[in-house]
Amino acid sequence: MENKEQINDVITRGVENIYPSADFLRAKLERGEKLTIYLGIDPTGPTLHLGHAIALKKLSEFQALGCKIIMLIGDFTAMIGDPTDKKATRKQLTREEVLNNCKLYKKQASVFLNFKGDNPAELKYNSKWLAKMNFEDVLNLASKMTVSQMLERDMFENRMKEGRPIFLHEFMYPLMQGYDSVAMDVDGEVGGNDQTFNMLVGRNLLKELKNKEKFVLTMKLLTDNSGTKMGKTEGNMLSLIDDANMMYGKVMAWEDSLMWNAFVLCTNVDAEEIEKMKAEVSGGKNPRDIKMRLAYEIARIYYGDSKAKKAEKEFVKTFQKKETPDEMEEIKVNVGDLLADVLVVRGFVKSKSDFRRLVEEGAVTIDGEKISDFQIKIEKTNVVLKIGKKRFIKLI
RNA sequence: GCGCAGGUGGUAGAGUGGUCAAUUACAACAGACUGUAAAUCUGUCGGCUUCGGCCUACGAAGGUUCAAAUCCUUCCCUGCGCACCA
Repeated sequence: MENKEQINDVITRGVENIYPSADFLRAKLERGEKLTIYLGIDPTGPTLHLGHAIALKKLSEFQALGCKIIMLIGDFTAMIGDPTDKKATRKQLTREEVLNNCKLYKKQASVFLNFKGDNPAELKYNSKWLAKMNFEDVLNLASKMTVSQMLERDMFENRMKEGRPIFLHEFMYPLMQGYDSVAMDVDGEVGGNDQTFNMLVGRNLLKELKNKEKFVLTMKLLTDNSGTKMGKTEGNMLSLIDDANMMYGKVMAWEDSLMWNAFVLCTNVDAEEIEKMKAEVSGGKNPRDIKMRLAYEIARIYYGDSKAKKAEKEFVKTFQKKETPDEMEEIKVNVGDLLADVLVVRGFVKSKSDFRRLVEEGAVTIDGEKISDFQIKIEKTNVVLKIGKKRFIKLI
């Protein structure tokens, strides 16, 4: 009985859509089938972010139901890179970098997934099968999809309309990702709503090649109520290696409208309680206080109760009472060094010009004293440098 | 292969010989106001600078000119149309 509730929660909370249907998946889970489910991650950087966390959290719920979980690293795709992806201008990663990233991923993911015990989550790499494919294999795969099926994807459709280029190899990415499902012979896949197309390609391929009905569960993305604006969130995207204070602060900087989705997607607070809080806010309660709860709940998942509470205190102290925080980054400096140089080298500011502008705008203080000379030299150590509202640096 | 239209800063998109480090919008950053929210207002938004300037940048390489994002040549790339269609 309780199990049914648990299952219901798994297939509804934060879920955008389930293919072929929610009932299809429900029935399987209720029968107690040990499903194999995976999440694909592209190892483009050393950290996972909140978007990954949302999916990982869902996977952990499946793991708790006894499902077999695979975290798939798209090392093959990452190493090939995507030359048309100008935005990312991501450099091609070497084998070592990818492997190193993956190690870090496992650590970060283990907040949610259990990689040990009798039902351990498994880490796999798609280069294992994709790197081996020859042209014939690829053609065979490509023959399973038509061009118009590919063009259904919004991104392609839009570019087509706007007369912007679509390169042939771009059609291969969904195929490659789709083939992962086939190679691992999975029962289902979990991913963000933005990955729907790729995941469905995998579903088609699995049906074609193995006559298997793979389910696809898409998670809601963290957006505001209108569902459109991710806006500022990008910059405030939590990285899973942010420290507790940073996480707490970033959440507080989110738009209020993000809050409710965030509670559902990123915390364990149950639905009833969320509703209660919503009612409080419409009853006139300051949304800030609810957001503080959110920030606390999120920090708690990664750092535990006491550190989350500490982050909260730190936040109140620093930003509500405008005092200097207890902990901040410390950098070693020498008296007489040009402050601007030190900051550029350490990456706190982009360039000397950048620093000059900040000084001119009155954004830089040392021990609370606004400085006006951007060519200031370091006069003494053990002082607190503040740039803008959030950058605190201790010079030692 | 031929023809036409294009390639500009993080993005979109002006500019077609000097007044262009490049209008404008968005994003970003900072200041004011706040709840490190939103909205609003103001400022900044290539690098270096002895604050006089200097250097690097408008697809790439050459050239014309006192002077080029802007003109010419070649090349590369994109879209569209025509041709090709085994």
